[in-house]
Amino acid sequence: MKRRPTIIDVAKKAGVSKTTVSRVITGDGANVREETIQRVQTAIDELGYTHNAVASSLRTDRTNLIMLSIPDITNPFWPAVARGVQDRMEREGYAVVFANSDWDAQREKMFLEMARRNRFDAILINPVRVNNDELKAAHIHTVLIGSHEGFPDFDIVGSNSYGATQLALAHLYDLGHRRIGLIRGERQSRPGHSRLQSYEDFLREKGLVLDSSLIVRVPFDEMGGRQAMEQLLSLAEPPTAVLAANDILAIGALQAAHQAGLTVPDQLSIMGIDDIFAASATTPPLTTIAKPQYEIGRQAAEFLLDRLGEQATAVPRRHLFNCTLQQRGSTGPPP
Amino acid sequence: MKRRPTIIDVAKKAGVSKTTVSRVITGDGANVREETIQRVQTAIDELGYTHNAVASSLRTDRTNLIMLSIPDITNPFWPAVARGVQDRMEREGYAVVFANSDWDAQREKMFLEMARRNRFDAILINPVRVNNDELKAAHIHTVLIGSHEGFPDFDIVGSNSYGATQLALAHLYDLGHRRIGLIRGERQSRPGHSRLQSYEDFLREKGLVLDSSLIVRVPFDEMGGRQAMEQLLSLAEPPTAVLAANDILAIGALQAAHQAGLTVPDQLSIMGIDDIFAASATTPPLTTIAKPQYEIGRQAAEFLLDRLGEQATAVPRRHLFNCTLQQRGSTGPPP
DNA sequence: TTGTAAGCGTTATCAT
DNA sequence: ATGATAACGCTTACAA
Repeated sequence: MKRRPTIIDVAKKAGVSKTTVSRVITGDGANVREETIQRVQTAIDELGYTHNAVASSLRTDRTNLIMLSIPDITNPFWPAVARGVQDRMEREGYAVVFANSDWDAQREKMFLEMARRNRFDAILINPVRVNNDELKAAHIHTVLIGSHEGFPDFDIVGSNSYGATQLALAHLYDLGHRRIGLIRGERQSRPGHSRLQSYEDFLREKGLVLDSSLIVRVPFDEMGGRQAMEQLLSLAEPPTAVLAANDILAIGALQAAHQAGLTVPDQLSIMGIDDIFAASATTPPLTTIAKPQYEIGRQAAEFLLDRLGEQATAVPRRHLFNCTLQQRGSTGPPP
Repeated sequence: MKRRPTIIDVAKKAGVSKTTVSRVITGDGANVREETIQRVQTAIDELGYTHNAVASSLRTDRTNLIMLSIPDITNPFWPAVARGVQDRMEREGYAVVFANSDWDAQREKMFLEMARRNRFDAILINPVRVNNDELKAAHIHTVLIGSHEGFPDFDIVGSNSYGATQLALAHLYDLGHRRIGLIRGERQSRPGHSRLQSYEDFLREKGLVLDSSLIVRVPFDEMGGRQAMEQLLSLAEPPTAVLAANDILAIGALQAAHQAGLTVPDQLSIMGIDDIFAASATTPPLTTIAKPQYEIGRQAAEFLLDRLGEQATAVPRRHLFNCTLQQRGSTGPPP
């Protein structure tokens, strides 16, 4: 019989009521004599008592648990965002755990269900397949990160994907490129769309022809980037520059270009979007569009804290960070 | 007043007792008439009832939550392991969440504390700083992944780091290399040690001189790998081959070699350990020592399930997978 | 400043 | 096959 000690055991040992013990534990020490606090504290130590957060949650209806749901934990973009989230939330006493759906819609749903049943206080999510109504039906505080189309009912923090794409294309255009390839990710449907839209708008505005063979859609990983590049290079008339929807894809594309014996940027320019850490570490270092990852995370946490506090019913807000050109070595004039 | 419906509400609506509702919910339908199940089910649907896992956990002392605690979520090695863990644990009804400590000892501790207070059923951990006694004091089912020194009280799943290093060095030695550099990670103290030990033993056995300037210790990321390589190349007499403690470091080293204008493997051989996905995607593709990542995860889950079941008190076991040489394009004879 | 007692929403025990 | 009732360990009015 080695039951875990409870506040009752502590109370007995300290010769007080469990109410007092509870007061000490919750840091509600305002109304407890200093000496009593000490007595309780030593009782806690001697018994090796651990606060049972489950019981506490049942009573308070708060768990202080936040879920960060993302599709691809291997993309360094997310850990960078997570740091911003964690630094802010942990300061307020929340713990942030990751749920990695691995681009699997069913797993995403499962995690959502889990967060709801276990009464997580909130979730931050970059959605794979889940939509506005499903999130609403979950009845859990939610802030979206990244995606910003089709979610009218939620706070959203992200970056201006449309603007980022314009920025990238303008850079390549200014260098003299007129035949620009686009590598899109297969999964992340929403921002992908806004990038495609931006691409088409840009070409139209500049009076360039829209050649659909220059647009390739591949899985959202390095391998996808390689495949896409190979496909583009096999074209009768390959592009002189390629914009990838994120840095991971761009790095894959860069590798494929190397393997094909091309010199970057002399024979081919390649750009990414995100400015993940690895972008500065490729050869040549990758020109990309920088997104303020840490800041995105911090702002998302800020929105969440509002929801968890007074502003629970405020109208949905959105904060889209502007992106900036990070010019490095992978872009130059066309050959 | 929009309280969440409870089983009591469901019971009322269905005209049964809450006990019966509970029976239906827990799938303990054995002793409930089919027709009753239906009535309860429709009541649940109509009310939009959600099971309160917190209340359930308080009663049953089980949460069905597992924590996977790792130091560096950006290393693709871990997501691969996680897949093995998840596939197995989810089948048994457990949900697995990630805790990313970012190499931060304090954060690791915080997550551990969280798992304990919230009565997570178990944790799988690749420890950063936490030691055997601290884990034991947490009184929570624990299986270690990766590290296997100094944890006598726990089940451990990992790979034979010592053997992996021997395998790698033998490969380089057989190719003719006699001056072999070693890039170690700064943080992960334990396996790093066994690699160093293995390195020293190998040199001794082969009668090679141990030149400490050939051993470099750097942060466990691509940037670290680059720095290490630069340092090794700046030596008066640089190595003809370099073994990195993992693929991330090796990839960084490869990039630095490229940047220095060296051709791999003609002028310099580079090897990694792990065989993460990206290893096959570099130029040239990386020769490395393959660890069965998914299998490691699966075996860890297997151990855990034993602990959660009958075998709770079994003597600590360890399963070290053997590693295999994955010969690709980054190694060749010395110039 | 401290204590009493009533929940929080389940599940487990024991009847029926 | 179903129900009444007592926990589970904590927080929080309300009382003293």
